[in-house]
Amino acid sequence: MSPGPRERLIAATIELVRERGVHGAGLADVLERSGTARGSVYQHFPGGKGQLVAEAVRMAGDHLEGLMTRAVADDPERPAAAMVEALLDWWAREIRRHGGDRGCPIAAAAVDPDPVVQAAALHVFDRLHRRLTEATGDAETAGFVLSAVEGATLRARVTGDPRALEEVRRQAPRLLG
Amino acid sequence: MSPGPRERLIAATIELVRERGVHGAGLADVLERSGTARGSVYQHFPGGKGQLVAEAVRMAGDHLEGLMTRAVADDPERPAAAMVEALLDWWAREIRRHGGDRGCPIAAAAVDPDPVVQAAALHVFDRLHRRLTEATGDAETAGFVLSAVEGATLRARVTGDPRALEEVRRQAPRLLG
DNA sequence: GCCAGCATAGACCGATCGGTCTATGCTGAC
DNA sequence: GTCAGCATAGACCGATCGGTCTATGCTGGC
Repeated sequence: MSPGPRERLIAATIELVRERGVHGAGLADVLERSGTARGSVYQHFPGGKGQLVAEAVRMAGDHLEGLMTRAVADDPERPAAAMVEALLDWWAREIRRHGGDRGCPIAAAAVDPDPVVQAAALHVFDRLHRRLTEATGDAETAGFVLSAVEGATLRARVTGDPRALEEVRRQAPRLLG
Repeated sequence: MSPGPRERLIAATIELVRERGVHGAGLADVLERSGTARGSVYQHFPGGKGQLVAEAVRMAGDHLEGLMTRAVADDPERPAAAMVEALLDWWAREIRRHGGDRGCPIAAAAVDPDPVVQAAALHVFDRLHRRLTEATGDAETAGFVLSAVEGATLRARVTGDPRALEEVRRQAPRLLG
């Protein structure tokens, strides 16, 4: 089964938001990259671009949460550290592969003025924070580490270098341990 | 002396980038809010909107660096902690005052595709990181804390609540101490 | 075989984008 | 007094924006 227009739209939107931000990702680009007709956008996302971006951001959040779930399944003895390392390793690989060409879609959404888009970013942050809190048992430490991970993705993107992510990966155990 | 067009343009650009992101801050909005003629943009910023935004981001970085400088002058015994607390207190006050209406302009710049704008974000991050490193003597800890501060501004913006900033303020001493 | 429903292709809309241009002040140096 | 230089006001440009529309296939259920 090749993916339908809905899936292709979301995948292309995630890519373009990561590359150019929410405002910078025009519908024309999304349509071209996804190979989708304009009408299909409003078929699946009646709310237009805002809803499309919001669902793309939530889907990107699902991916990050999936990384955490798999990590804790592989290493149930130290769930919090495993989750954080999984996130940071994935981001570091992205930066090594694509340099500064792609950033975090959640950060891009958080900076956008559209309330629907910002709500999606808030939703993802909340889910990641809840997951980390379950593992640490300490919401405040979980929040601190989540902030550090998110900030590191920003800094790694503008430097085109995974160093900021590696810093957090080495320092986080001092808090989680 | 009332500020000239250059200063008004930069001030309005900082505000609008914080509210709407780089792409979302249109020149028409900037001109209206600054009370400036269109031609003055290209008089002072021949590179157009990209250069204007880049200089606005650098100016916002100057402000953050100024907070750090004053903080360490007031409390020279613990320079690193004083700097970090000054940044976080300023951000928390912004969120308490304006809720989620205004974010960090450096984060907005970091998410933009324009290389000139991204370079300005990189420049500010580097300066803040250098300042913190001088105070801690440890570039890696400085980087971690800077990432946490930046990530917390993102999370505080989408929640409209300074809690994420307060978390970092309480937890950072565990690394800086 | 028919038809409802989705996919596609693309024209079209008003609005807005960043950028360039001209015209008219105003002001300070000389 | 003159004039260079910046500020202002606003028309104007082509390009692009998100959104709506029509027309034409294609396909799966009945």
